[in-house]
Amino acid sequence: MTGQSGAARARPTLVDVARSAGVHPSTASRALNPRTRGSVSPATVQAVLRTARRLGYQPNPVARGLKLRRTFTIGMLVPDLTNPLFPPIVRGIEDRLRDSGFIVVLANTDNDDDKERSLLAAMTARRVDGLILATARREYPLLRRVTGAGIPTVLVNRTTDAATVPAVLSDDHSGIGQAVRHLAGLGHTRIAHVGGTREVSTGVARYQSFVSWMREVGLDPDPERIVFARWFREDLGAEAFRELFARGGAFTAVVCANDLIALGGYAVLRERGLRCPEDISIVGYNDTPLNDKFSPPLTNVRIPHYHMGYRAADLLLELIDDAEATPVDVRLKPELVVRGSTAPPLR
Amino acid sequence: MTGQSGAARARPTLVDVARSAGVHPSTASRALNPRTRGSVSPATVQAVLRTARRLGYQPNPVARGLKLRRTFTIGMLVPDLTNPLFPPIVRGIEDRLRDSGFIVVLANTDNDDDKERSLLAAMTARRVDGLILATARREYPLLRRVTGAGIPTVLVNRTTDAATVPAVLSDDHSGIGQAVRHLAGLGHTRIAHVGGTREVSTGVARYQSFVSWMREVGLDPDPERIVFARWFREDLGAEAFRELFARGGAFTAVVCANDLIALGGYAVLRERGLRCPEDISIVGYNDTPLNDKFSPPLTNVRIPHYHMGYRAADLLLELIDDAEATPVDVRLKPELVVRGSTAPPLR
DNA sequence: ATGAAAGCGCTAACAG
DNA sequence: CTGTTAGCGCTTTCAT
Repeated sequence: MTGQSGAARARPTLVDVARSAGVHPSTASRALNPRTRGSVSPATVQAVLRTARRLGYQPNPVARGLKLRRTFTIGMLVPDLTNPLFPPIVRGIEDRLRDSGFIVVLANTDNDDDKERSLLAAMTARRVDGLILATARREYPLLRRVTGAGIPTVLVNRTTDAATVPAVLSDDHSGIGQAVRHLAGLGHTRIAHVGGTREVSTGVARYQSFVSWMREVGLDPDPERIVFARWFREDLGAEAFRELFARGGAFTAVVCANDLIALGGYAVLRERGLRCPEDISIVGYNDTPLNDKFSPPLTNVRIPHYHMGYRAADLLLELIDDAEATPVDVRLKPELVVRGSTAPPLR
Repeated sequence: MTGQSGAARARPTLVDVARSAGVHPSTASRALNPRTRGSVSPATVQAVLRTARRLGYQPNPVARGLKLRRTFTIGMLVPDLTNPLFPPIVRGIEDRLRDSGFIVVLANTDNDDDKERSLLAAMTARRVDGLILATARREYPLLRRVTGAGIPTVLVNRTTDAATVPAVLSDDHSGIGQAVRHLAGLGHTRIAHVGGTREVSTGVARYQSFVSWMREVGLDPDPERIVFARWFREDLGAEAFRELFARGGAFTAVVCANDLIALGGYAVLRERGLRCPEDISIVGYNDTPLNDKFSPPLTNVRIPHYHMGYRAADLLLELIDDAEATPVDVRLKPELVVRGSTAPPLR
C-alpha cells in the first residue's frame, strides 16, 4: 500500500480550451453550453468541442455555480438511514436527480432537533439548490427557516400539520382501508389498532383512517382496543402490545402502524403463548424487505417508497425551475400484500 | 399548498460584514478565519465577529472552495443502498465527516460499470476532495482514473487485488475461523461452504479462509462441498444450495459467505423438507438487521459495519490532509453471534 | 495590524 | 457570430 502520488496533472480549464482552440473564453463557454451553442458558428463549435475532448476538459461546476448562484446539489435529510424505509426513497431521489445533473448530499438527523438544525444550517450555507426532507414532524418549526431562506423544499413520507410545502406521501387512508376491509372480510369484528407516535403525520393519519374505516365497514373502533407505540420501533411496539393485552379487552386481529411495531407484536404473542394467525391476526405497514421471511410471513400494506422518492425529486426540480409553481401534494396508492399473518378468527 | 414565496432575502456576504464593521474585506476574512485570526487586533476581531453574528453571516463554501481548490465534499459510491449492508457504513462515514465540516455525496452504481464510470466522472468534475468506494471489484480499472486524477481515495468493505489504495475491511480470516471452529466444536465434520462471487475480494477471502481453517481444525475441505453463488443474493444463494444438494455429497453444516445466501439456503431446506438446525446447520455472515427474526434465528458472523465506515472516513481525512501519508489497510475484527440455526449434528 | 490588488473558473451583458 | 468587460464571494500575497 503506497501513498497515492499520482501527480494530479492540473485539470484543463475553459481558458485552456479556448486558447488551444484559438478562440475567446466566452466563445468557448457558449460553444460548450448546449443552451447557448446556437449563437456560435458550427465550425467554431466543432473546433471547441474537439479540443475540449482532446484536452479532457470537464467544466468546473463550482466555478459555474458561483457565477450562476446554483450548486446543482440538493440536500436530503432522513431520520436514520438504517431504517429500511429510507434507502429506497433515497434511491428514487438519486435516480431521478442524476439525470438532471444534480447530486444528493445526504445526512441523518436521528430525530435530534439540534442535529437537524445544524445540518440544515450547513446545507443552506452551502447553498444547496433544494431540500428534500423525510424528517418532518407535525409541529416542525425548522421548516420556516429553510423556506424563509427561499430554498425550494419538498417533504417526503411525512408532512406537517401546517402544510406550507408540497409533500409526497402515500395514501394512508386507502392503505388502512385495505387492511381493515381485508380483516373484516375474513370475519374479524373486534379489530385492534397499535398506532405509531402521533407526533408525525403518518401516526395520526393511520390512526384516524383506522377509526373511520372501522365505522365504514360497520364495526366498532373501540378506544379500548386502540393503543399507541411511542415511536415506530420494535421494542416500543412490543410495549404497546403489552398494554393492549393488559387492558383485558378481547380482539382477534390488529392493524399496526408499521412493520416494526408488528414485529414487536410477534414477540409479545410468543411471550403469551399465542399463535399468529390462529389466535390473533396481524397486519403490518410499509412492506419493508424481508417481511416475507418472518414466521409467519407478514401480511402488510406495501408503500411505493422508491416511487415516492422519485416523485419528490420530480416535484423539487419543478420548484427549482419555477419558484412560482404551486405544486400540490402527491399521494401514492399503497397496496395490500396478503401473507401468512392473517386468517379468519377461530371463533 | 401555496408556492414558496419567501423573498429569499439576499444572504450577507463577507463584503457586507466588512462594510458594516468598517473594515476592509480582507481584514474581515482574517478575523473570521480562526487560523489567520492571530494577525488581527483583538478589538477588530470582536467587532467583525459581532457584526457577522448580527447580520447572520454564513461563509459561502462554494466561493471559498473556488479559491482554495477544495470543496469540503467527499463522494461515496455504494452498489445499492437498499442492501442492508451499506446504510450503517454510510452512517459511520457521515458521522465522522460531519465533525470535520465535510459533507457526503452519495450515489448507487448497481454494479453497473458504465454507471459507475459516469458517476465517478461527475464526482471528479465536481472536485470532491476525496472518495470512499464500497464498489471495488478485484479487477477494478476504474480506480486508476481517480487515483490518477490525484483524488484521495479509500476503499471500504471490499478491496482490489492490486491494493494501491488503503482499504478498511473486516478480517474475514478471523470471521470464517470463528464460524468453522464453532461448527467443528459442535461436532460437525462434513462442513460445506456456499461462497459468494469470486469477482469481489470478500468472496475469495471467505472461500480461502474456509479452506485453510478446515485444514487447521483437521477437517477435509472437500471441493465437492464447496459451491459459489453468482452474486450475494438470496435467489442466487438458493441456486447454489440446490447445486450443492445436486452433487449428492453428504454434509451436516454449511458456512455461507453472507446472510442473503444463508436465507436462500433456508428456502432450499424447506423445499426439500429438511429442518434447520436439526438436519443441517447454517451460519451466515454480516449480521444484517432482522437476522434474529428469522426462523430459526440465524447464527452468523457480525461485522462492525458502522465502525468500518467511521474508520474509512478517518483514513480519508488523513489522506486529504497529507497526500504523502502512506496509510495501510485497516482490518476490523468480526465476532460470531450464535443463534438458532446451528446445533450438533444428529448422527 | 490593515489595505490594495489579483485571481480561483466560469458566464453574461454589452458591444461591435 | 465573436470579443471585451465585469463579477460571483472569498483568500492571499504584497505593501504600507
